[in-house]
Amino acid sequence: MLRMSTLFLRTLREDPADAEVPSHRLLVRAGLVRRVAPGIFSWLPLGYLVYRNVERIVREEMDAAGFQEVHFPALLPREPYEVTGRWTEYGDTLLRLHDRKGGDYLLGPTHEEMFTLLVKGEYSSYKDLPLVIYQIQTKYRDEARPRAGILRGREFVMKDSYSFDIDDEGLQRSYDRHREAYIKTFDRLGLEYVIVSAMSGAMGGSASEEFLAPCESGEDTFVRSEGGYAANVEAVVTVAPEPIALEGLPAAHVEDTPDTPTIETLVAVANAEHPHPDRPWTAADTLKNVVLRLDYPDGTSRPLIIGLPGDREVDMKRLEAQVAPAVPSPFEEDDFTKHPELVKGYIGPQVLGKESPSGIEYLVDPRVVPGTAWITGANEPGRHVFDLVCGRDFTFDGTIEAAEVRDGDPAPDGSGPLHSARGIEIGHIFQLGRKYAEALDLKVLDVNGKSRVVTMGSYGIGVSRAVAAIAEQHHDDKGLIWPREVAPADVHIVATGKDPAVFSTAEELALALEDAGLRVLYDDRKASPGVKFNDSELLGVPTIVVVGKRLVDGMVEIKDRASGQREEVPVAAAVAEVLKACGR
RNA sequence: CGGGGCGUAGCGUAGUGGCUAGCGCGCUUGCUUUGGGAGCAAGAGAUCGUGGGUUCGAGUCCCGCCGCCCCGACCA
Repeated sequence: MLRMSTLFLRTLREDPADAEVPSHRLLVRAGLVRRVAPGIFSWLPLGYLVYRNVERIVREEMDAAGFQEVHFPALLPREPYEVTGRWTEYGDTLLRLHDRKGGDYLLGPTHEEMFTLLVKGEYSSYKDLPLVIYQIQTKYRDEARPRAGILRGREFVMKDSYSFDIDDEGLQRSYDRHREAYIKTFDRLGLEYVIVSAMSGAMGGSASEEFLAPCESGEDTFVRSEGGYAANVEAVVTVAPEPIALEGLPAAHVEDTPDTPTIETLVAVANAEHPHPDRPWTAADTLKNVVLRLDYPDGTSRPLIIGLPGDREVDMKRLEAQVAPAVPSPFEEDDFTKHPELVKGYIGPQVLGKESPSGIEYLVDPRVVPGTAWITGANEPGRHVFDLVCGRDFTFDGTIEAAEVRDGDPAPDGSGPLHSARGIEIGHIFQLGRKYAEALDLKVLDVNGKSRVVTMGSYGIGVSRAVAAIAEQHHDDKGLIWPREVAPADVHIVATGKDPAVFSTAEELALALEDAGLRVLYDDRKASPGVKFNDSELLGVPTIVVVGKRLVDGMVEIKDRASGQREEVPVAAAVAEVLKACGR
């Protein structure tokens, strides 16, 4: 039993000045965590109880799935990370240190290398596969800007598992097993979450999904529809309209449009001087051609032009995900000088494409389909072409998902309009493929005695982050409201008043409930009722029992923290009623 | 790394060059009080982030440094 008279706990009446998001404010106010340095926190007794419950649930579900737990050091040597290139690739985010001999070490941000090497040292046959091993480990990332308290720290606890399979089918099975285990885990944690497909970019195009806990404080933006579609913004697929038959479409015609270097000025001039027969022109009638430079890791670079409806901006994150490993950057004056055929502000697709004289690759938004007619640059200053029809008057080299996704855009699966939302990444499952196995030479012999590179998956759950995510999703203006399984206790007994009978009854009740198998937090302090009630609401134990003034009538009160509902029950029935309230 | 804000007691804060740095919470002691962060009284607790400068005099003005928070960039 936890007695508040001796519990190491100090709640704060006021919000800490440096806390912004609800989980940070409440975890500090309720005395569950304390900051020791930016992005580094200590867990105090009640907080550590919650943390351990989360960790326990994660571990139970991993074990239930048949995965095996190991434990690596957090302090790691440089060499394995040198081999995979991450010693340098990870950059400043990698927390490095030296031992007394000047040797390079790091505090592990993630452990792909160590797992791969461990398996390499032990296994050498396909008969040993599949294998999944995991650990629950403190990880370190020297974040440029830790923020939001526990949500994004420099030290945090992650469950990371790794699967090892001989072939792609095996990898898919290991991936699916993790997906199932994660669903069970997050359900038990009481987290609302969505599973979004994530871009794995240039990492080989393999499957990757993120588990996001929707909440205001989330750092990841995703979109979802009423009908259940959810995806990372980077992964959203644009719904393309049906192509239009080319017959009978008006012929293209070039018009003078002086001083119209922007879409706004163009639309204004078009409406004033070349009005549409039936309706006003809008930005969506124009085809904007955005010029970019792609820089490749090998040092080469080349231009790329993206054609998209004039009412859309290029979303840099989506673009980067599409062109990786190349890095896009704006086209500079110098670049324009090298390409005199590009007339700044008046670029049109007639001169673009790999097959054209310019040879510049031209990719369009999926909304630009054959038969659509556009107002676009005529490749000379002050002139635009109207009714330029895709597939008749110009061609393109391919499509690209680089345009911004807007609220109201249709979901690709037809499940309704998309709305953007924010979420906390609480889990990520990822088919790594053979990248690490190849780099570290993890091979096994197959049935034919041939050496084959193992294929891997990596799967993470932010354990400490999940505590904060739960707090984000389960609180009100009075404090925390823990889901039962992660709560620091099942029942919080509040004794009010100074009547010795109150305290003796409360004590007996606490002992009886503990005997019945409940985890009991008992407020036996000599504090005023207001203090105790407020603390009980701040701490967020799901069931609260008040033993106080109604005891003279032989009654105690049972409150449900989440709903606020309360009922009075006779003392004699209290144990049974509390057990019922706790779902026992 | 860019932009903005802030460093005064454990926490939250006031203090626009002039007396002994003020208040609330929390803490200690005593008495009273006990169904919504109690009352009275008496206390303890601060090198005002740090180094330098200006001044008769600096928490207050100037410069450097350090640290923290927020937005952005970054983020397996």
